[in-house]
Amino acid sequence: MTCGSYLIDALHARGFRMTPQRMAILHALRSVGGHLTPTEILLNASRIYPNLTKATLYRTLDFLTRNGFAAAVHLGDSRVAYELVQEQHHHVMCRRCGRSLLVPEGTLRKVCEILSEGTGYAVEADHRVWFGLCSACQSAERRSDEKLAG
Amino acid sequence: MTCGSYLIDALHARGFRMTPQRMAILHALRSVGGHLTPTEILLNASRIYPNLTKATLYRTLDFLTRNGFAAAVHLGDSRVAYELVQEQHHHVMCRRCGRSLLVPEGTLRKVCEILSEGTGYAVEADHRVWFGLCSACQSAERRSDEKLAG
DNA sequence: TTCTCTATTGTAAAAAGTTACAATAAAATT
DNA sequence: AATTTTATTGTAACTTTTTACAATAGAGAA
Ligand SMILES: [Mn+2]
Ligand SMILES: [Mn+2]
Ligand SMILES: [Zn+2]
Ligand SMILES: [Zn+2]
Repeated sequence: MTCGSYLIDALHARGFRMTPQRMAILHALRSVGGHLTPTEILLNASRIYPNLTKATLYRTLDFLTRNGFAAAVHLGDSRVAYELVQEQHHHVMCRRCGRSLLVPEGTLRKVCEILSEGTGYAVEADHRVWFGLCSACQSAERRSDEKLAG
Repeated sequence: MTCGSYLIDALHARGFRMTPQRMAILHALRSVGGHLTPTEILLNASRIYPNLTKATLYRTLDFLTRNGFAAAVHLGDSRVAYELVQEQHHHVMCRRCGRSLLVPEGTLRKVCEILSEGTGYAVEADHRVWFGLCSACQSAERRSDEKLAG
């Protein structure tokens, strides 16, 4: 497991500690990759650290998020997923077919600029999923609208 | 309670029904106003309809949201709140002092345009809270940074 | 190594949220 | 008014998430 050394230093620098539980959770996040729900993380991390408790899992996800090592993302309704933080990024997801895409970095930067200009706040990008229609599904919806009207 | 008549028609038009449970929940949302958590809604709606169950509450919030009568919003971590839908809008909230502001309509429209241009998706605004620093707290953070450096 | 300090974890109970299924009650039909 | 239909609710069990508190175990000091 090579998750470790730079994270250990980053934790120690702020007075925190590395533990086998945290290692297992970080390893699950890294090795699976992408967006993982707490239940998925528990399943994967338990293979490395079988006694991992749910309380520790949730506390650790909260800890990692508040300290910038992981990021939460809300997937519609009430589901929350987590991923390791690399750079801040947003996704767009099609609410019809589910296909998703990374928002280009320049686009995201511009979004934050416009929000900051419009409000006077220094707005932070965080980690988000936008919903809408992909171009294929836009055409599909147009066709079915025409059918209804015609 | 004057919540009623136009909503009753809107429901009937789509084959749904108005019930005392839904009335109580809608009344709680309207009379309290702003962002309310499910627990807060249950507390308020129970004063009007004492036997309201949790299952019905959550089902109704989901129903109202999916049909455009209410909107969910994620408040950082994992808390979700609801409010009655008027127009689509976003908020910015200061992560230091908690003060919040409505994002101007033009700003929000521009954000969606930029996201749509940048991704090819027809991105929808939904209902969101952005986090950042208000102008007062930006100055405050600058001052404390200078103190640390100097 | 041993001791001390306290960040972190496990335990167990509570709270929040979800689900399947039978019972209820709006609305339409007779 | 009685009957039928089915959208909606209550019940109860279940899963997920949070919390309080005592026990554990990193990390530094002795
Ligand atoms: Mn992501
Ligand atoms: Mn709002
Ligand atoms: Zn699509
Ligand atoms: Zn502020």
